[in-house]
Amino acid sequence: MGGGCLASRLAHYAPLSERERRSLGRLEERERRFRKGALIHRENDPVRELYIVRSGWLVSFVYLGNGARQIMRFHFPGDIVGVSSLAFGEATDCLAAVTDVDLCPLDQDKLALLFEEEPRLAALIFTLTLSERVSLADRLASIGRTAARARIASLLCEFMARLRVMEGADKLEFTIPLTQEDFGDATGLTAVHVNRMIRGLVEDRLIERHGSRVRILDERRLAAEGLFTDRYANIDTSWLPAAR
Amino acid sequence: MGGGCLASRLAHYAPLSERERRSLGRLEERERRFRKGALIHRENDPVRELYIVRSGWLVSFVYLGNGARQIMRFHFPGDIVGVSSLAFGEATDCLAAVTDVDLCPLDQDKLALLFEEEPRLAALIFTLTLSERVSLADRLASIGRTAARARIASLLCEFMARLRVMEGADKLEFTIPLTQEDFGDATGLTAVHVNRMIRGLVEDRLIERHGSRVRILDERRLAAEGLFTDRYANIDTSWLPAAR
DNA sequence: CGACCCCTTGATTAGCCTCAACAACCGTGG
DNA sequence: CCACGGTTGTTGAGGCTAATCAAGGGGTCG
Repeated sequence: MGGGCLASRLAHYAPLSERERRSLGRLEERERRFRKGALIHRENDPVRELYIVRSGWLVSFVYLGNGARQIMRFHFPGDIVGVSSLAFGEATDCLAAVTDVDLCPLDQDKLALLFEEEPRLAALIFTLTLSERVSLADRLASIGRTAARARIASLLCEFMARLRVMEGADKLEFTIPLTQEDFGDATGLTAVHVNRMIRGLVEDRLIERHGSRVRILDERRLAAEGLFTDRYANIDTSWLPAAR
Repeated sequence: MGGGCLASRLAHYAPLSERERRSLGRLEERERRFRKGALIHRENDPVRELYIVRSGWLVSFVYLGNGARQIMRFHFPGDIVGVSSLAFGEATDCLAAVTDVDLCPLDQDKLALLFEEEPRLAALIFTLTLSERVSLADRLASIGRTAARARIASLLCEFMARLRVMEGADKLEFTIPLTQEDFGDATGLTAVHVNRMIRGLVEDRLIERHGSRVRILDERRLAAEGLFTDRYANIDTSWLPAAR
């Protein structure tokens, strides 16, 4: 995904003009690499840049005053991370590398420039963060109002739906580089209970698992159990202003 | 709050130019009133407009396949609602009036125009929706990783913090026009358990309650128990592009 | 080889849900 | 003005889901 993985992500949703591609390309000039497990920033760290994910998995999370951890979101290639820090000038959550990752740092100033010079791209990025908010809302509903097994099913479905946007629609098997504790911190469960739920899904032949390799056997049933609605396949770009 | 309650909300965060105020004023020309309990739109309804809340309380929520309801957010005067529908062309949640409300409908096209002509305002609105995403994330952590009593405490703190932005910082007593079932649907609890928790808070003299009138007796302790961090007092606008 | 992390499984506990009944309140119509 | 039904709040008893506690196994890395 060289030469603009943000561009290729955005192009999934709306055709881009040559000029827009060039503008986006300029955002991704630098590149930074982090090792698996690296902590990129902590909550409340001052932050003056965003990152575009080029490769690898990231996770953002908070530690609560009671010592517990809540994972907000996993970030995949093509995602923009650290956006919410814009609103506060400091990180609202911790950001860590789940695997080795390549990131393109992107100054907040450059985003401001994009708002001035490329309103259509700004609106598109705005739309993208809206769809992330919706999926956060879906997770809220999942955690707030569904049982443990459904939460796991739903999380698996989300991974699949999101990875497909960048990697192709026929994907049924993928590597999830997470511990069961990570699953728990994302779904509001303990690692022990996550383990039992996953084994249940395997036993009922909804999924197969070999180490961190997961294959979906019955996608329909998995989505039904997780009460999952796919928010990633399409987003609406018809409202966007015209390209410049 | 006549003549632009969006303008007065935004002015809380950043000074606005005359030109910007006029632009915003044009967004709020019309006004629509809904009765308490009215359903403004359902999930999946096609939606071509946003609303700026002028007065009253709104609630957005989803019904899950298992019959349960999850409340995503309560909306107060100065809020912009229905924004996430932008990303999908249809409503991602149901929107209902908790009290009688006045709304200013706002065509999506007009927002597109704002992106083209007032990049600074667009960026400011963008920032505002980011801060909403952060508070959604806070609620996720609250529901995912804290006990029932903490969730209620945190929700009360959030109401107070948000109402203060528009109504003044010294406010300690306010009317919450919600049923205990609403509290439950927002926090992932049953109405019965909400009742017990609220009574616990009253008994421990953290709050006082007479009908729907609530007074905070020990704000510090309430925030501590709810693991609440105030995201509403300030947002960072230093990254915004210059005014036109 | 040992240390550590992660997964797995069992036994017990506890927090919250469910069910049920009743009281208080509210708006409505007689 | 009161009677009424419906909604909301309150309280108790019992049950179930998921947490906690605990112990062992497998894999990996130094």
